[in-house]
Parts: sequence; C-alpha cells; structure tokens
Amino acid sequence: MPELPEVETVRRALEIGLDGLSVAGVDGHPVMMRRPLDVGLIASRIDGRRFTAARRRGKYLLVDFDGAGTLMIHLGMSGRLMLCETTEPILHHTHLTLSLSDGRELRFVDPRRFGFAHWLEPGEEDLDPSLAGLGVEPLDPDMEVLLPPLLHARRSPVKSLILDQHLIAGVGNIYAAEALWRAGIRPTRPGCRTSLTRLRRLAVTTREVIEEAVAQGGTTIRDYATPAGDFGYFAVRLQVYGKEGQPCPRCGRVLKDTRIAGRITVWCPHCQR
DNA sequence: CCAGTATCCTGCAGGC
DNA sequence: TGCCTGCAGGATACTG
Repeated sequence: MPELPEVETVRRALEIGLDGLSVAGVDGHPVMMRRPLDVGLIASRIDGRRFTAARRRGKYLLVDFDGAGTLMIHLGMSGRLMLCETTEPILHHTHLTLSLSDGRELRFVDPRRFGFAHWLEPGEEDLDPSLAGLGVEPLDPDMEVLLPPLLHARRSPVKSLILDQHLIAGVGNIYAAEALWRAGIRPTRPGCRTSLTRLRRLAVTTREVIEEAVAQGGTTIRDYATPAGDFGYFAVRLQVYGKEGQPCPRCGRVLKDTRIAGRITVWCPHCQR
C-alpha cells in the first residue's frame, strides 16, 4: 500500500499525535507476518515508556521509546496505523494495540500481513539487514547526483531499478509510473541504454513527484488513511497510474499497460521512449 | 554479482 | 446469488 509519501504522512501524524505520551499497556497476539510479531518482547520493552521520536527511512517507520530502543514498522501492502479512541470499533486483523497515557490507542492493522512490527534494541538499527541495505533517500539533495550512475550500470528496465530499495529507498509502483511519465522515459528501457542526462531528468522527476505527494498527504487508492483516518489527496494529481486505456494528459494518445517484474506499469508509448 | 520469477496473505472486483 | 480467477500501494528467497 504505502510508499514514501504515505509513510512520511503517517510519521508526521505520529510525531504530533504521540508527543509527550507514554505506553500504558500492550495488547495483541503472536502472528506470522513478514517478520514474526513478538508481542511479548515488544510489551516488555515499551510498557510504561515515553515516545521520544518518530523517524522514517525509505518505507520503514522507526518509533523511539525513551532510550529503551526502537519499534520498526513496515506497512507492507495493506498495513495501517490508527490513532483512535478505545470506543472505536476494532477492525479485523488488528495485530497490535498500544494503550496510550491519554486514554487513546495506537493500533496496527494489516489484513495481508506483508508488513511487520519488529523491536530493535539500542544499536541494532545499523545492523538490521533491511535498513542497512537501503539506497539513497529521494529527498536527499545528493540523490540527483548519486542515482543516475547507479541506474546506468544496470541492464534491468529502469522501472525495476527505481523500485529497487537498494538503489533508491521509498519509491513504489505508483510514483515509479508517474516519475517515468514525467521524465518521458519508457519503463522497459534498460538502465544502461538510458543516457545519464535522461537518468538525471528521472532523478529530478522522482524527487518532484515524491515531494508533491508528501505535500498532499500521500495517495489513497483504496484504503490508505492517516492514523487519524484522513485520506491522501495526491490521487487527483495522478497522470498515468491506474489510467490505462485513457488518453495521455500530454499527447492525448491511449495509455498502455505492461507488466514489468510482475508489476503493472502504465505508460504512454508516444511520450515515453 | 546480476536478473528474473515465485511466494507470502486477505479482500475485492469482474466474469460466467 | 455464488463460485472462480486474477489482481492489489511490497520485499525476499530462490533459480539460472
């Protein structure tokens, strides 16, 4: 579900919503997610602890607890965090619930269980394989310099490359399609067959589309919502994602869809070469 | 090391 | 109406 803009929106909501609060109880039951959910371990570490920060790296959320360590959360495809009253109905597939010192709750819901919540002891963060392998942040000022040579060294389709979290962290299927359309690059074009000039252009459009989406609170396609239940408003600005068969906003010809590395990609055969 | 595919899981839409 | 298939914002383990 969530790509960088959605995760960043969630992070900001947690930063404000959890400010000054502490954990007054942990509830849930062990379940197999992308990493096993160890409710007992999490409870033993955070119960009674105060929230000190909410950080983000790529699509990973990092919630710090007063020197105790960090709860690392990935929302996968269907994951959602809810900051709500205890009277709020409990959704199916609510795996973890933190009772908060103000009487509210933070709930982690994930029907498909492609996400996870994993406890990191102090110092473990740098060793975590998922975090350690992440590429450059799209909002990093150096990104436009660092990324193009990396893409140029690979034979895979550029679409696959900007989805590769080891190269650039946080871009998913929606923003990959949008960035490629803005840059005028055919998604199937191999990285090594794309000029550095055009790859620089792609780096710029990627940063731009991510920035604009963050400003709009992300994109709601079906069920994404912020912890407060708000939707993301970037959907109205999507130009190609989910619009196969419709006219290209630039040239008016019909947008096509192709499957690349198992993921659908919408693109304009006329504008994207 | 690199590139491509299969796989985890549930919910929902569309075809018959 | 109901059953079946395929698809969905992702990451990783495998294969060649």
